Amino acid sequence: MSQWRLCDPRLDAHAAVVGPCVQFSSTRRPCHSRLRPQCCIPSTSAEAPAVVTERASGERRLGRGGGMRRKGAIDGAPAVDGSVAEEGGQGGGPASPGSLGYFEGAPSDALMGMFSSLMVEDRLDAALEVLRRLVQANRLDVLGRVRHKDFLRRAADRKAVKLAFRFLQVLPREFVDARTYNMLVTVCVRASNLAAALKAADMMKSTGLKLDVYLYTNLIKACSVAGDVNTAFDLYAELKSAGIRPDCQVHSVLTSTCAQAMKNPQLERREQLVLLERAVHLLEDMKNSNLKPDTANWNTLMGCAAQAGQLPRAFEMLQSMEESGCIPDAFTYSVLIDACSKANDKDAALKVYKRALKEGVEPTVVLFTSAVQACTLEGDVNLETVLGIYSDLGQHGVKPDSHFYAALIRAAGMARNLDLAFSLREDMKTDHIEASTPICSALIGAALFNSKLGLADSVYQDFASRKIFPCKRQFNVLLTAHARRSGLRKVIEVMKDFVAVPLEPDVYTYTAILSACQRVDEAELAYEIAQDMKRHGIPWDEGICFTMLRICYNRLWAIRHQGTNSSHVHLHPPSPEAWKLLETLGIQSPEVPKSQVSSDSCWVDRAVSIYKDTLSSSYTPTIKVLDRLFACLRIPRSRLPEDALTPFRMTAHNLREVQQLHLRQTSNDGNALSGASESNIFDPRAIRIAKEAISKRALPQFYLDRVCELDLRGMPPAVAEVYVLTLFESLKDCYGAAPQPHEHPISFHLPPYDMKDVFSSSYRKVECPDEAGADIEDMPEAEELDNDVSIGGPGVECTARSSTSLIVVATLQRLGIWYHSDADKGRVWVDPKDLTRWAQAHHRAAWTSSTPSFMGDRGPMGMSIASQRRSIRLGTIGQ
DNA sequence: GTAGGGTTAG
Repeated sequence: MSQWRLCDPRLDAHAAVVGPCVQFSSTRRPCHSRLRPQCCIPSTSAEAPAVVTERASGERRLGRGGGMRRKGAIDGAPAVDGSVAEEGGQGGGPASPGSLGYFEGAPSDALMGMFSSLMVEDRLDAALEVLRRLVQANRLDVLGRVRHKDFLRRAADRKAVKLAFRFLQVLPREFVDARTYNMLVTVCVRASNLAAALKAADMMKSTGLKLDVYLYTNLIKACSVAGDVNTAFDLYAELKSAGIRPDCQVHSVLTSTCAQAMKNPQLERREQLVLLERAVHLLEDMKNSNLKPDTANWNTLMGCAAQAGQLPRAFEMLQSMEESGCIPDAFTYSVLIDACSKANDKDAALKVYKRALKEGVEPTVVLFTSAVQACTLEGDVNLETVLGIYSDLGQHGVKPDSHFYAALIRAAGMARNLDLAFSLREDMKTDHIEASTPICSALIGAALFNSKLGLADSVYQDFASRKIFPCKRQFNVLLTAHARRSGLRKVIEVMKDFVAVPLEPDVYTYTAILSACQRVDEAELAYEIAQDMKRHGIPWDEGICFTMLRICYNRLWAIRHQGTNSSHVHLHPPSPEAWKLLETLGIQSPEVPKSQVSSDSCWVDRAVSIYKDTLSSSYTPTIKVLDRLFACLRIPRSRLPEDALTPFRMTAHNLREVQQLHLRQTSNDGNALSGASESNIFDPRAIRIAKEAISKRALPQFYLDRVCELDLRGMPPAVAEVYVLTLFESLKDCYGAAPQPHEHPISFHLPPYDMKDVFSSSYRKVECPDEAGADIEDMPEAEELDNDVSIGGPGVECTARSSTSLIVVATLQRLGIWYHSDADKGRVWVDPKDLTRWAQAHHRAAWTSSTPSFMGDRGPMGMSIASQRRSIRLGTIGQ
């Protein structure tokens, strides 16, 4: 028995190494006793560098009270520094507990106790130092007894990859085997660090140890966490080629990797289905190697079907599973409930839940959580059902957790019962569930769902004061709400916390920020931030593209409507808030603005490049985006000769002006002329973009070699206009290539309209700035456009519905095309003979003169404008 | 007293 063991041996051992700590529980008191001078070893900086390293590596202590312990650790740094050991060894007395002599002479139990105490204290740095000492002192007897699991589990909890690696490096090789390496890989998995996991495997190989099925399982798990399905399958192949027999567990991890990878929102549908098939194939693989899939195998496979949105397939798998004699468990039912939820089938989800209870599976809290989540699928949440599940949970003796409460709070919020949502906090207290990120997110979500931004903000402040923040998604929702209603200042305030958490802004974060910029007309700032997204490798999606196009459009509108003919607008200097936002986002030395002048063509070019950059990330444009883009590309009325806009009055003189305008606008575009047309009041790039959109199926395909019926009812006016222009441009090209009579009519299906309005300047009404208060969600969807949604500014009686029709008719008139119409039915059509005449006239004009004669005072058929107009009217009346 | 790896979650 050691001479200094005067009281609790564990306490003594602890104190001997770490010195007095500031934090002690009632049973563990600091040992300052003068009777035990060996306890009061001098503080050295032995651990301090380790602390710094650990912090620098980004590994954070996650355990409760970690901060306090850390403080204690610094105050009472262990005396395991070499120099101290030398001093302690001098004087001939008993070796000091910090000295090498002590490590050489102390009983094995005492040294083990010292190590164990440090484990209890979660002081991994100090424990590593002790290990180093043990190695120096050649205490193989103690080293052979060190529990690797104790250290590495704690390292995993703290995601402390570097510490875990150091642990393996310190331990003599003879004490390290595959199991230790496997636990090292577990630490990497917990830290989501695939590279480190693979490095651990390499390290293991280099020491001559062979990877086994456990290690491969864990490595594949690391791939799963990292979403790297290809490396996972490579490892699986490597395992088989190494002659290792795979088992059920490695298969379930691999299957789960497929399911995890399917969650990647960037993944195309086709790729998702390929992953599902790969997972199904694994089941075959198992059968071929005489492995009987177990419940976990089936569960993960069903998870894949669920992720792929194949609910019937998931149920088929359940049937196969049961037929094979596998008994479904709580996992099975949770997966199926989630599968139903993904398929938006609440009733099916609740049926599965009831079945799970009836079958009497050992319930888990996740089962009940999934059931509550299923209840929130539809807008009208049935609180009775939700509370029934809450009561089921209690009756089954399952302890709720924070995810379960978060689901309840969300459900109550969606049922518009905020009192219930917030009163659940009391239940949480009873269940000793601490405030956490899911709870914070759920409360903020519930408040925002009920349009209570003030309440959401106060919840946010309350949690933030305790250093608890919502999850990224909820952060984004809150930012979006602030962007809409609170302005840039609040967005900046929240973003400061966001980056401090730290969280990486994603595309939704940027969408909210840009939308805030749009509202306060910070176009240059928005453009700078959007460029920063690119630098961060975040591709522009629909939302970003739409918001940026609105910003471009509004800037163009401002430039074009400032009352002069200038195509430039003078900018105000960037606001202090703008600088603050850039600083928060870490955008360094922004070039905002490069000049104090912003030009029309600059914003048109930006609109086009934003659209093109978005397209490059395999994005199919939507009508909404095309609408904003074409609005940017429309040459402003104020910049066109007045006559050019009036049907039948476009003169050769005006025409030239329009063409010159095109040239000016697209002087930096080599193909400027190819798209320019006398009939085009759009930037020539509009037609090329429309053609590309048609080839991408974003706009309907048209045919010139058969009857062509086009339904334009869902198109906003600008899109319809460009679309019609594109159609006739193609017709012209087609005829030019092989002059032949057209045999088939072209007909348009449009919203009903009033003939009276056709000759008023209808399209002027679509030229108005995007409202500051409008947002992407506020924009009418294509199908909604049928419902007379007002798109004009205040006092403008203009509906999307009729303006689309009017603009199509006006475009035909401007082109000089003879059409027939039935306004009440929304039908407009052009006969084949008129198509041929129009194309012939164009063809002739193109050959004879650069100034087409038919656009003069006489119509394409040599008919006077007045008589042509009459014919059109007659055609209408005749229906 | 070196003792490993699996499936769910807004």
